[in-house]
Amino acid sequence: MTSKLTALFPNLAANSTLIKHILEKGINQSFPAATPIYWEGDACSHIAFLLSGEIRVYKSGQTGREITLYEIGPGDTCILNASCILSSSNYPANAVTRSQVDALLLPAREFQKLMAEYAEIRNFVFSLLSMRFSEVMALLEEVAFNRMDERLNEYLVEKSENNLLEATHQAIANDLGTSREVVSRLLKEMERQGKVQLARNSIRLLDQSNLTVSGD
Amino acid sequence: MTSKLTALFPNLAANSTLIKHILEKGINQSFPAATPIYWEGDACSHIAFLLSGEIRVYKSGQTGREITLYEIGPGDTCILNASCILSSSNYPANAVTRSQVDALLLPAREFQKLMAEYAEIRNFVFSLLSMRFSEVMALLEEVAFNRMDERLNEYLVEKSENNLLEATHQAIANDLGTSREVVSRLLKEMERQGKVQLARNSIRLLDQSNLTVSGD
DNA sequence: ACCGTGCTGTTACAACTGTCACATCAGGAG
DNA sequence: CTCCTGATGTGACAGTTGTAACAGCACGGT
Repeated sequence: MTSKLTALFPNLAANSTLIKHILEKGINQSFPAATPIYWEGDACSHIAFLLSGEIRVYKSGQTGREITLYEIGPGDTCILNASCILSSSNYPANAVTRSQVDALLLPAREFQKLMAEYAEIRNFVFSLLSMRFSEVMALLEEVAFNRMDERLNEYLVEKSENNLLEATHQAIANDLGTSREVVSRLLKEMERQGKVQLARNSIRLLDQSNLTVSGD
Repeated sequence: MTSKLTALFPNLAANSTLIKHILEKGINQSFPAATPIYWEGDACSHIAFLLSGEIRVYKSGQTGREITLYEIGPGDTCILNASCILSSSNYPANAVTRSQVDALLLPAREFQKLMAEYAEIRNFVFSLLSMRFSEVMALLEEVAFNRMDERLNEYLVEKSENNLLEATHQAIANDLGTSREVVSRLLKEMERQGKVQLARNSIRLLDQSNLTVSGD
């Protein structure tokens, strides 16, 4: 178990004492797919170091629509945990596991101790928090200024592997902050233009030249 | 000058050695209103502790529209400075002074030293960064799910003092991420409904019951 | 083979937005 | 007072988006 942690968190592993502390105080826990991890407004008691699986962090509006803020994977910390603990505030968003997730949970108090003591974990948390912050600002710009078809295009390019994306229209809508019908409509239009090929639960990108996003 | 810094940054002032260091290495500087402080993509060389005045942090889209992410005032640090320095990345947004600004500038290297050494400044920066992050996430939710009239309503309530807001429609549009015409149109409609009274460069809120935002 | 559930396609429609193109208007500089 | 500039008011319009309301389809389970 030590090996997994050190492999995934090289910046922390640089200090073996720190790793030892984390392992001593941390609790290993698994969550099945689609488990709610926390809700907006909750207080924060632990910080999670992800060993495997993915978590989706999102906001939801009154009408039931959702928008994904960012995702975290192995080697990430759920930075909102850290953020809440360090500013003693509550969660500003929701989080749900996308797949099965294995994580090492560290109690808030222990985390604060380690933050006070070890530069490695401070730097790790700071830079992760900064990165997420930048990402969310970029997302805000997207949402504020770009049309849904452009955003969907970029989404497909980013999310697809080997030009294939396996996801329902509803799931895509929840990531983009729109409704299922809108996604279906736009995808169908892209299919008519020969850009994608649609099937149940799958989208295949065809005409890459039209989809390529400059600057990514 | 010491007194001003300690008065505005009580969390830092708790440690007099820290304050001494900041003053030793910091440079006092004034910026006139409407001075660009940094641009998206710039590298970051200093961190600013605001003594007076206000700075607007915003993103701009291709079409020339802008949206304000948040503002910083006396007692704040431009947290993006810290964020960039600590994650060695570039600015993810733009910043401009709204009024004349007096600030204490601390070189990046000195800031890193102080962050390594003093828990007070770490906690200060962490909690400020966390707060801004929450704010931007809340803003994202707003932009993704609310109509412009609702957002304008909330904006007016938040920004007005004694039910009066002195600003041009263009400035409001730049804060909200829309165009001047849209703001003019919505404001005029609100005036017809008796909610506000418009004049050049000023908006007076009349019917507070209609404007009150729950939860603020 | 049959059913039920969840996913997708589609039509219609009302709102909301962003833009263009002007017309006015207020207030300061000379 | 007169002129200029920046601020506002508006009408027209095309596009985009969100919703509701269904129809049809795919696939797994029995």
